[in-house]
Amino acid sequence: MAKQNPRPTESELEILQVLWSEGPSTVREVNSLLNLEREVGYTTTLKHMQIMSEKSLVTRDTSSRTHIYKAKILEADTQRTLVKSLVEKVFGGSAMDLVMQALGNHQTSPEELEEIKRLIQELENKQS
Amino acid sequence: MAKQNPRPTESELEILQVLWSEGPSTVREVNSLLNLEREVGYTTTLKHMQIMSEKSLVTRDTSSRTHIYKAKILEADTQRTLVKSLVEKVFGGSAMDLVMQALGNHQTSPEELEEIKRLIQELENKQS
DNA sequence: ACTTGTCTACGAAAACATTCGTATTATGGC
DNA sequence: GCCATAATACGAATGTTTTCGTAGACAAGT
Repeated sequence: MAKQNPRPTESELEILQVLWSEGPSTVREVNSLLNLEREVGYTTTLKHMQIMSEKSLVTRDTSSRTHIYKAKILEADTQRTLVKSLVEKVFGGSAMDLVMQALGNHQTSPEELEEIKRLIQELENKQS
Repeated sequence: MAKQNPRPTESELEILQVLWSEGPSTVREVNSLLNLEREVGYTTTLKHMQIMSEKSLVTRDTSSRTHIYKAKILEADTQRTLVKSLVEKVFGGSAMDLVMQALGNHQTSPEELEEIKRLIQELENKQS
C-alpha cells in the first residue's frame, strides 16, 4: 500500500484542477484542456495520471478500454494543506499576513468584501 | 547573465526566511538556525547559498574570508508571487476563496480580525 | 482479415533539486 | 613558522519530477 496523500506536484495539481472542475474525465479530455494553457504531450499527461493513480490521488474506472479518472482527494482538503504550507514557508506562520497580502494585492469586488465581512462576523460570534 | 528571479525552491525559501528575519548573515549563522528545525549539513547550506548567489536570489560580500549573504529579492515580492501562483493553481484564480479558506481554517485572534476589518474598510473607501 | 486510429503500458532520458564528501585555502594562537 | 580550526569551492551521488518514444492491444470501418 502506498503512502497516504503525498503532496501533489505542480503537474499533478494542474490535472486535479481539471478533474475538480470537469468531474470524471478521460486522459484525452484532461490533456486537451491542459493544452489550452500550454503544450503538453498526450503520453505525458497519461503518465502523470497513471502515477497519480498509484499515489491514490485519483481513482480510475478501467472497465472499458478508455479509462475514466476521478479525483480522489478533495479540493478543499488540498487547498487547506497548501495554504497551511504556504503560511509556514513564507509568512512565518501568520495566516493573517497571508490574508492581508491577498486582500491588498488582488482586486476584490464590493460583494466579495461583504462576504468576507460576514465570515468575520461569524468568527467573532463564535469566539465570544 | 543568469535568468532574473527564478522561483525559489523549498530549501531556498527556508534560507531566505532566515535572511529576511535576521538580516545579512554568514552561512554558519543560517545553518545553525536551520538546524533548530531539522538537521542540515553545513556544506549543504553552503552549496544552496552559493547557488542562490548564482541565481541572484542573494548577494554576498566576499571581501573577508567569511562571506556575508544578504537577501536580494524582497520578502513582500516573494509573498506576492507565491500567493498569486497558489491562487491560480488551486483556487482557480479566486483570491477571495483563498482568503475565506485561510480565515476559516486558522485560529485568528479578535485583534487580527479587527485589523482585517480595517483593511476592508480602506479598500471599500478606495472603491467608492 | 487488414488497415488505421486511438488507447494503455512501460521504460528510460532529461531536467531539476538535494545532499554531502573531499580538497584546498585562509586565520589565529602558540 | 606550524598546527588546528573553520571557511569556501568543487564535483558527484542521490532523489524527484517531467517528458516522451515506442510497443502492444483493441475497435471500427471496409
